[in-house]
Amino acid sequence: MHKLHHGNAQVFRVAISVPVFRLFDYLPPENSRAEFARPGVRLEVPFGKGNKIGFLVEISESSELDSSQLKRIVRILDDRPLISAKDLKLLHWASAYYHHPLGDVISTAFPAGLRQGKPATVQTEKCYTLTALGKTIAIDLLNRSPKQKSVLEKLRYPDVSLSASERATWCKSVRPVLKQLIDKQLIQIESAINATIQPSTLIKQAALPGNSQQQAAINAVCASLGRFDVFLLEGVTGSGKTEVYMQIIHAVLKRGQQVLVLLPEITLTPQLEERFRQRFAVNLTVSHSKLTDMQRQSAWLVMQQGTCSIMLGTRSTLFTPLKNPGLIILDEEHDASFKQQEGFRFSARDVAVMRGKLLSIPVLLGSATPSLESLYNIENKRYRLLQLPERAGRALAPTLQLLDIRNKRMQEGLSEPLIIEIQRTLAKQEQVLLFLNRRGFAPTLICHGCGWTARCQRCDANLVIHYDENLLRCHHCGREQRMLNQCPACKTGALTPLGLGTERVEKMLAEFFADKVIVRLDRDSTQRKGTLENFLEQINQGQVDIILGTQMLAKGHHFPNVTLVVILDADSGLFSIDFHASEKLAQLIVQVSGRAGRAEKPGRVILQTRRPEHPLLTTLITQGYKQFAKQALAERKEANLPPFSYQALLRAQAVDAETPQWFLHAISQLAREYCRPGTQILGPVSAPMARRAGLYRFQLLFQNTKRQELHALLDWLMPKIEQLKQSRKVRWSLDVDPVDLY
DNA sequence: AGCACGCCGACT
DNA sequence: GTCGGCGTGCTC
Repeated sequence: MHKLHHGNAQVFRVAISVPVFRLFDYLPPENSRAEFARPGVRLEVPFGKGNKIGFLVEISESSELDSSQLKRIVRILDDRPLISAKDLKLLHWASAYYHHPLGDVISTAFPAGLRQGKPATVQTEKCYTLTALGKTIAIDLLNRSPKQKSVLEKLRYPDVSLSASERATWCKSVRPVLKQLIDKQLIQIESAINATIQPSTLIKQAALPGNSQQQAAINAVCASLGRFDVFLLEGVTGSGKTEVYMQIIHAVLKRGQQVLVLLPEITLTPQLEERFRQRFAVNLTVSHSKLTDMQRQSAWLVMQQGTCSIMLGTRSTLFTPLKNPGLIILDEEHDASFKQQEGFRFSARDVAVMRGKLLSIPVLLGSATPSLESLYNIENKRYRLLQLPERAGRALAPTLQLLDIRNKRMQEGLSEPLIIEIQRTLAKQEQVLLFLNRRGFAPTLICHGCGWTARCQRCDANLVIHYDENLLRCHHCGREQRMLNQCPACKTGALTPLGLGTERVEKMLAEFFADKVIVRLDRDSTQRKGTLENFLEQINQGQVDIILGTQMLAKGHHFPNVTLVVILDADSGLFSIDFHASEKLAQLIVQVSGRAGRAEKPGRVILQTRRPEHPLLTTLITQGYKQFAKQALAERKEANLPPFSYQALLRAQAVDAETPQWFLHAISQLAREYCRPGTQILGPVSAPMARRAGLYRFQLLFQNTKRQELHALLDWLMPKIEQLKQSRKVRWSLDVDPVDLY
């Protein structure tokens, strides 16, 4: 350490979003009371050729460099940090745990604008939505006087601490101003105001009386408010999970605290948003990747400033700062989309748990099909299990059955017995849901004459036929080409579509059930904004007879009139090399099954299979998900796989096959030099898809039964990898706790 | 990640 | 003789 010789000289250690693990030291800015700057504030610093925005990490007395080598901070952007010391600590932890540069980790916690140094201002809205007052009333703000605007502002953010009589007085006082403001909407406004003169200022729609298990779950979490605890709420769709969430949220709001609710996908936000808005008379904001940067920044800032009480968002919103943190809910906790798959590869679930610990607040994980990790954490007593009965009210659990399709006559993937079942269901005016996890017309185009198949030039994958668009498309790199009419190899053979996609099944259904309304829900059919919502609306209004779709159907949406659910191909994924595959398949089957039936119309689920004796399927069908999970955990234990061991996967790719292999080989040699034993080093091996988007991909797996030992190795190894010359020639990344080994 | 520096092939 | 290829190394 080089001591500076300027008495109380200060060195500012700054994290900058570059793929480098070290921090950068700077001198304080000129003419600035820099000593008041606290860790977390944004700084503009000279870096390389130009200036960059960085984050102050610490103020130190000394630097490893001579002060003459240090540059001066250009300016300090924030008076005080936009994120709390505890959240900063969380980011430090995440950087260390995922072995990802701190600057980049801190950057992901900030919305794009703030990351680039824009001032921390909330977007001035053109229109206010006065949901806090009852019905949703949009009021145009343009050409309003400042006084009028301030009244609207009050209406929008009503003070929840007001008593009923105070509120009545307040309403009377704002009424005259409102009258001139919005004459034509006055009746609505008045009724909305009247609605708020209720004893409860938080809840507009009454809470449903819960059953005893719901009440037990609510009580358990509420008893932990104000301290750290992790709960796993296990309950299928229709078991009243959302009601439990809402009653717990109510308790948090009453304490004057905020709630962060994370969902795996954007498509799930609108329905939950609607239910929350109907229930709570507090400010609620939604944030996800489809919003503009400014919208996300505004949502981030209102939570940071404490003017909004509930945030609903996807993985990326986990780090949103909370002025008064009260609770983090992470719904569908088993879902793999909570794991970021590039760059800073964090698990929103695991980081949420750590955030809860640092903020001393409870974390509530919810799922109908909990991940094996979470079930293991229940066994360990690290998480607490809250169970809901199968279904709330009179609804019955669906019955599952395997349909052996070996030697059965098939029509585009539908066996004869299945077609009969579909006809029967439709005859009763009930809906049918078909699940096939493959979009497009067919996954393969093969020449009947010579056996040639249409392959992607850049990936080790077949091109998928999309007849609707008259093209062949690679689902891995996105490359497209026109549909072929002639075999490019033999020029004579007939080109035949091989295999089954949703498009193909849809065409078959349209012919076979010509008088029925069929809706296909997959990424291709719902590309345009609002299409999915329209389809869901049509389905729920009973205008649709047959629903056909992919993954998209498995998540969240519920179709009460569906009484028959069909999984067209239950076998795909039974024999994957990735040990996670069976867990994911079981979760998918149960999730899809959960879409069906309600109340007096119980659901049936049929799984078409050629492996009716497969233990995964039989256990799942006859004994349910929990029993499957128990067996799967036993198998993982036997094989010493996660959660009984910990993994980190080092991936490398390059335009040629030799460099990544050579690079990983060098690292595996290095790792073997590490003196502490216990870490298994597997590989380097080719990735399951050896080439993707023109790049050859290899991987090296590290595994240890002790997490600390694994991380000690990684801590030792990472700087060495960074120094390795070959690391410049490949694209490499480390994935801690990988969920996708492909 | 950017960006500059640096040392070897086809051009005015 | 130079323009520019991208290999290598640095950014406080």
